[in-house]
Amino acid sequence: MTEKGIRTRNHFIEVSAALFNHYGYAGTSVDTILDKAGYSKGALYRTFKDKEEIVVEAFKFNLKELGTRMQKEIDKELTAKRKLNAMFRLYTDVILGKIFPNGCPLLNTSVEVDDTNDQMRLIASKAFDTWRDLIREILEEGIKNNEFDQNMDIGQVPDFIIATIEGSIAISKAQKNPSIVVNNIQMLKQILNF
Amino acid sequence: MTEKGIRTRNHFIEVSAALFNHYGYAGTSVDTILDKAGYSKGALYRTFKDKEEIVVEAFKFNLKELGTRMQKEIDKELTAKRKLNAMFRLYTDVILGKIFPNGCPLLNTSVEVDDTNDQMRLIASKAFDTWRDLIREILEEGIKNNEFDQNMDIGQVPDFIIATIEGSIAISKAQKNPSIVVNNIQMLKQILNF
DNA sequence: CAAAAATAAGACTATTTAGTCTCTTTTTAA
DNA sequence: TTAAAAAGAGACTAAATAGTCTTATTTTTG
Repeated sequence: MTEKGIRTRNHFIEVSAALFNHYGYAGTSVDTILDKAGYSKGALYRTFKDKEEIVVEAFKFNLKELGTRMQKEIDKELTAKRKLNAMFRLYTDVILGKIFPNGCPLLNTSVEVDDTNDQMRLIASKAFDTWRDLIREILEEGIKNNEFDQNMDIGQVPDFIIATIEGSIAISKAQKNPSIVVNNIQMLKQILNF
Repeated sequence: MTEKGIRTRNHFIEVSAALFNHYGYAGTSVDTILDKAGYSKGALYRTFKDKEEIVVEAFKFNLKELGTRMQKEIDKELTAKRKLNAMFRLYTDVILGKIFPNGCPLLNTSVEVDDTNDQMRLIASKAFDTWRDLIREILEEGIKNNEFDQNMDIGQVPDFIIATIEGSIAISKAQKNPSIVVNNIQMLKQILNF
């Protein structure tokens, strides 16, 4: 594959990543991808075996995007509280449509594929693992630095944070009301006391 | 429409409600519904205008089922804490596959339709409203009876509970690990102190 | 019980779907 | 610069899709 071939492949992935996050995997046809990408069938099927391969690559792309942004924002901060806050801010940006205008791709994909596509479900499952680990590290750092309660349950709080964020996104999107995310993050901060 | 016609219609709704919650709306074809229902095209299209009508009716059916079960379990209990606990128990039953084996239909549907089907999104939005009101009433009762902290933020706690439950279901399903729901409900109870 | 009305079957259609294949154009490298 | 390789176009196919229509059967009712 040449430089150009790789660029085309990446373009397909980028374009379909956005489409899939908007319309879902079952709800997005290959022709829709072709239209938006501005390429023909020949171009697509010479780099991708089938739709499933695009689906997988597009999901990985979205996850990488999400992870990179999260890590970048966290790395800007020096204290554990500020790091966690940076993570929360990312999700207020999601619900305000500043990034991932159609919502969190991890939630959207998880819910669509959990009962129908085991390969995709496993990728989602690993992403939750990674996220949980990231939060745990921040919390451990914060406990060490006396930013957080010494008795904080490191084993359960990360999943609790993730669940609250993802659930809030779901409600806010269904109700077209960003304040549910905003309020729940505020509650989360109260609970973790900061 | 005769008695029989109504029975057939309800059968279609019941069957497709289960299918839609499993495979999603875009992921379930009319022929799949026909197969599982054991009826022909003629039978289906004489009671339903189009697929969209079945989609809407099936979602309403699932919501009614969920609401009825929730209300029934809550009505069995006398204290606010026990009522809230009954609601939580319902969701451990969901994640254990005892009811709605493919997860919460409100979450599944919300996530699928929020950006693509405004009619469905609005039905989901109303269901969140109803659920929020139900929790708020229980909390108000519990505050009155000194079961809960007098300073509990009645305006925000209900959404926080809903978000935590739905987010937990999403993670547990993606990771095929019911304990995330169980643990997060336990944390929720700690936070609300009981 | 007979006529009318409701229910259901299933063949048919038009469109959309994912995917293939051949041919042309563009890029790369000798 | 030219031969080979890679990229891309787009016509084509087979299957699946939602939905229609006519016909047969069953049910209701006078």
